[in-house]
Amino acid sequence: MDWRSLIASQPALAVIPSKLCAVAEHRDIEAGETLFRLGDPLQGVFCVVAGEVRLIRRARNGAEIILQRSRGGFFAEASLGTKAYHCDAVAAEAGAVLRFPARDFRAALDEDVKFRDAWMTHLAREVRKLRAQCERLSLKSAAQRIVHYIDSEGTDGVAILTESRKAWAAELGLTHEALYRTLRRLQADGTLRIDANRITLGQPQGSVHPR
Amino acid sequence: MDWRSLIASQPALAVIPSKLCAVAEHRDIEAGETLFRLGDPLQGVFCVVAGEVRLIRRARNGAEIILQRSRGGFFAEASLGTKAYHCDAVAAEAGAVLRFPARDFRAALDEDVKFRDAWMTHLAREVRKLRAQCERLSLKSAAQRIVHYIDSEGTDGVAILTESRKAWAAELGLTHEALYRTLRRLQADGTLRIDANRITLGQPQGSVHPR
DNA sequence: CGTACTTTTGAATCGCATCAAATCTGGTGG
DNA sequence: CCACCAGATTTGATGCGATTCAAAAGTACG
Repeated sequence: MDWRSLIASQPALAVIPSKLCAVAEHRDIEAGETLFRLGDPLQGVFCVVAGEVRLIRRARNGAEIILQRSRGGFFAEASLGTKAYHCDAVAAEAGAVLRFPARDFRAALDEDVKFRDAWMTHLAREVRKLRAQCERLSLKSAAQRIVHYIDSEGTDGVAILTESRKAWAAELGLTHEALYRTLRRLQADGTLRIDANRITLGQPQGSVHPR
Repeated sequence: MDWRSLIASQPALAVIPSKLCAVAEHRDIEAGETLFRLGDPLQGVFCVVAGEVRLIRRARNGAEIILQRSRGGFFAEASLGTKAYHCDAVAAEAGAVLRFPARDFRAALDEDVKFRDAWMTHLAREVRKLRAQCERLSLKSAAQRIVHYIDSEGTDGVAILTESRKAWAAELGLTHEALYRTLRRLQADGTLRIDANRITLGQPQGSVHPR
């Protein structure tokens, strides 16, 4: 399948000027593949067309810290302001990415107002997401972080997980054991309802009657 | 004193187009004053001319979470992509801010290439700073967070604090008691040297001899 | 069908939060 | 200048909760 039609089908990517698309390098990736590493010289801005890419850092003890998960859309935005990547990029599952040379990307931003607006909006959203994560990581208990996650990442108290619990634990800054145990406890006391990857925040009890 | 000359004297603000400066609203602020609150409708982009402004959120238990500290330069950048502020802005000390209406700010970005580049760089730096903070908050021990802070915020293993320890503790996601105790322990075992607000990371022992 | 990984549970430990309280600090007003 | 106050700094004691280490069971994939 032609990847250009894939792009056109994704609203978030439709704003990419055709001129910029023309110089993009398409690349298929397999699960576990590393796109770039901390310290690598910049190769430009990336964009996930299919699959999931994660920006990660590794703590001294080897624990993996997830800085960003990207399923469709740009990542490595911070590249436009520096000389080297400041984290690793690893594919969480098989998929495909586009790479835009920084020079062409800048030129496109200069020329295309719509594209520039979309880019600004994208950056603003990224900043907000990161702030939310900082806020979440500042919470001291596992239960609070879980509820905060559903509140801010989910819709109407319902979050659909797109990652393993182990990866979720890493994103929440917890060990997977702590996450499992806390989930069970929250489900037991009625705070949460868990159906596979669908996590529902319990209704404020009493006011809502089933049926 | 004329605030326009203040701006001209700060390199980071010199890139602001004069046309945009002309429509800016200048406002003196005193310590503790709130500029806007979570949920307030957008008033535009702000810029700190003097003093320090903090973006904060409050946890349910009243604990203060510091999302960003701004001493000179723009803040509330995420505003350009949303309808309402997503956190509180409070002055940490007396100072002054400028407010740029969103419409004029966008227009300036459209017209002035230099300003746009500076803005992109600013956003990229913000993203990197937030990622660093997420990484730091993912560390599980107080000592690791402190060392990470000095590594990433300081220069050559030396960090100059511009805030109280209590505020620093909040930024590190710790209670102030934990911070005090850990600082003392790290100083005792030679990992750190502390001179008032100057915190020095201990040399990798052996290679460097004082005289 | 075996291997690698996730999910799940258990037990022990340790570090941080919490509550308390004393001291120190800078700033205000009498 | 001193009394006073609010806030930051510092130390202590205690308990909880998350980490850590361990191991079993489940699951996906070739």
